[in-house]
Amino acid sequence: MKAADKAKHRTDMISSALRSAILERVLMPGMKLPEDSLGERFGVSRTLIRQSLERLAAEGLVELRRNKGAMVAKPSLEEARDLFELRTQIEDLVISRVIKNMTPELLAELEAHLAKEVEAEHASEPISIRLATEFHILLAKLSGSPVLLRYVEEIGYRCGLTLSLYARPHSTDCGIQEHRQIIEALSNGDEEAARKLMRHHLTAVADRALFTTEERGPLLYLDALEPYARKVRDGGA
Amino acid sequence: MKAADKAKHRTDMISSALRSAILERVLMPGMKLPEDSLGERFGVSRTLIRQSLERLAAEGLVELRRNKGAMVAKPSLEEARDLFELRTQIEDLVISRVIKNMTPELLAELEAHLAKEVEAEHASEPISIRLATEFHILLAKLSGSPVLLRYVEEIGYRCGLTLSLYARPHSTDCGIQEHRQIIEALSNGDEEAARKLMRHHLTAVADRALFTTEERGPLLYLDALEPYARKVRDGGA
DNA sequence: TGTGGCGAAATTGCATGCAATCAATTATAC
DNA sequence: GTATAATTGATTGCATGCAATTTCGCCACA
Repeated sequence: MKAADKAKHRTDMISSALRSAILERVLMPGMKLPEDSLGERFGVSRTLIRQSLERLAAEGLVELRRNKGAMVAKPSLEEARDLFELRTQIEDLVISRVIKNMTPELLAELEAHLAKEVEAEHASEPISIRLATEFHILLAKLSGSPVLLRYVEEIGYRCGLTLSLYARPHSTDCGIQEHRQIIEALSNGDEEAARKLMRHHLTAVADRALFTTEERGPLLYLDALEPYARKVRDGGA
Repeated sequence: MKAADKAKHRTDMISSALRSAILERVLMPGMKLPEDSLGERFGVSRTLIRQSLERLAAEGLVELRRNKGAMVAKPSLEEARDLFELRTQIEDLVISRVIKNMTPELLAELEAHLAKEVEAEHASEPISIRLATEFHILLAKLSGSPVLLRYVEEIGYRCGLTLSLYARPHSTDCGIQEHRQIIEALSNGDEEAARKLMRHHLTAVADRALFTTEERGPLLYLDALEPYARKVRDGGA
């Protein structure tokens, strides 16, 4: 790997690793993210860590407080609801675009992702949340619009974080079935149905998840980040 | 001003200054933004410049290319259209929220902003574009939702950039009248009408502006940034 | 027991410097 | 004159170090 590619890879990889760790609840909402410690973990200087944290802050996954450092964002319940509502509006557009672009190959991609979701169904909930989020991101990719992809990705990950924080156990269980129905409507070229199903799906996810204001889980140690950081240090992923 | 407040102010101020300069076409799409030069202009080291550029890149106003530096973003026509379409979806939500929150004081704020737009109508087009964008940002503020504000702001500024790039002369002329109509519907508490007017307004702005693929204007020198940079160096706002 | 003050340690903000990379210019060959 | 290679200057990537700020632990006092 050329030095340039390696170094570009590192910053992106650190951001991506942290994003996954946040989505998978290894880094919990409210948890402090000290630059020095992260730098040591990933085997880089604080410069790259600060850059990665800046990016994640721009995405709403991390909060930066002057002189107090970075911590994993803790969205309020209102914020969570607004994010889902906003997402519902955006996914309308995505569906319209995907229907226009639909080919058997694209359909196969969606089916393959759904199979991954089914396979992970009984594994662990954070992984399920991440895969469910990635279903939507795949849809946005298939829309062919970089703009839609950017916002679906960002808002999708932020919704994922709120689910991490607020979701009741098993509140994501029916998501796979709903994804399947959406795929079916897409394959039938039925835009109206697909849009309705998507709207219903997102509303249902939010309704199932956001009834509680109780925050969940203890604050874990940065040690749990080790597998993610090792991948980056090894140049993998 | 305490040292902490001053330093925080600086990074935010640099970002804000650059954003305004981009929106007002002082910094044109495609223009290179060398870190050293900007640092000298603003009287800070490259560290703060890099941070500001990272933020503006996250907002889509600046493109960062590895080893090639930063330049003002040059959105494609497709991207421009997608942004306006996305914005239309989001502003629907904003209108619903603002109607719920509406008070005489909020209405007065909107009217005051409209008066500013009227006053600037024959001044210069870039200022008009900026004020028109800020009308929408004010609406989003009045929605009371930080989430909606964040995305209206970002997408609004990005739409402003595309107008800078693609808009035909006078293509923003009818915008003030349309803003006035929206304010009227809001003051009447007529959500349906307000939403329709907003949709129509944004579609009309895009239609008026985006018919041409011809890019406009010469690349200007960084010297034009001086008034913006001076404000930051002087600690003003 | 609870509160406040102080000093030390930890962390953050950000300037600086060096190596790597790119862009522009000059030299050389055909 | 054109194309290619070499050189030079400009810029970027990013580590490091220092000053400023925050946090933590300890002690004294009511």
